[in-house]
Amino acid sequence: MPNNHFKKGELYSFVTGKASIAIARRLQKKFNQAGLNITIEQWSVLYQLWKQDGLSQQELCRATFRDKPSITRLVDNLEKLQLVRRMASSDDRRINRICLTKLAFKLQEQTMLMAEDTLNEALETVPAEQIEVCKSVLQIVYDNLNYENKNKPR
Amino acid sequence: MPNNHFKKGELYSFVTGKASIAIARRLQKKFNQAGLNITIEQWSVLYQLWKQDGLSQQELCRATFRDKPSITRLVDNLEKLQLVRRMASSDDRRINRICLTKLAFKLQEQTMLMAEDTLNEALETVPAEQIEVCKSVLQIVYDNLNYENKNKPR
DNA sequence: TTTGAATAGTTGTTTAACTAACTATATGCC
DNA sequence: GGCATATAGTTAGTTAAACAACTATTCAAA
Repeated sequence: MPNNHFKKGELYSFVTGKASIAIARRLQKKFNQAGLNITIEQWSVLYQLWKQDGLSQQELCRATFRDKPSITRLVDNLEKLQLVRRMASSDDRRINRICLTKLAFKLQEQTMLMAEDTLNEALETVPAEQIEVCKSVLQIVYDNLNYENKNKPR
Repeated sequence: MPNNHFKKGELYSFVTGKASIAIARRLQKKFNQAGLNITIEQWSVLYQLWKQDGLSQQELCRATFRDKPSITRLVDNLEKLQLVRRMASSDDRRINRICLTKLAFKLQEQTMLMAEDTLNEALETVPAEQIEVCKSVLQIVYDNLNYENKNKPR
């Protein structure tokens, strides 16, 4: 049963996600100022590959909450920038393993610091326990709405 | 002074705003299923005009956190759909007042119900006080990062 | 072994975001 | 009045997201 505690006037900022837009824009600005020629979306793919190199495109879909065409184009653009390479898998020839280049590994430390700075700026003055509450609420929202899409991450 | 309580592994979901993406996708799906031929972005502009009709494009920029070109195109597309009309202001001929059509007023009740349903689905099982904390944290994040842009909403 | 379904990935099309460069109108100062 | 500056909006170009339709490979069952 819905818990109807939401008022119309408050809908907007939740739907638009203005806070995450602000974070993304600030981080993008830091990239630009540092002369880094990558987008936030490209960075979000690299971020997953830094955690684990050689993911398939399908695995990148799940990890980044994007659909297959989006990942195809992002990998296209990352390949153009010489940051990743598609390596055909020998076990299963349908699969491309996406592998980081040396250039991409060099980006990791620099951009991670920028991302951490951005989050620290965003969360200055916010008590740690409130951040925990916020994180768990956002996770629940995501889980509540995405359950049906789990196996076809569109 | 930054309060360094953020760990690398947690960066991603904040930056991407996956929760608001999930909300937007669910709401878009409801629009599609109801045969409504509008996008979430278009709806977010209509939402502001339902609150106050006749806003200028500049005011829509501030209200929806978008830049001027984005609003130009959204208004273009809303005009094509016969949902708004640009009315040249007589006081200041630089300004377009964006006015809702009868068709747009008809959409209001239906889509607002869908938006409320979506939020209720998203926030089922979340206690009201946690929602309040989350809202305030997201507002602080936005304010922390957008202060410098207040007068040029890019 | 062949057929049909599922999976991995690509392509085409529309809508939108961001930047930069642009036009037109208004305002303020000399 | 004339000129610089600010403001409102548009246009052009690149990147990305969502959806539908497509190809190629794998796998399972008759």
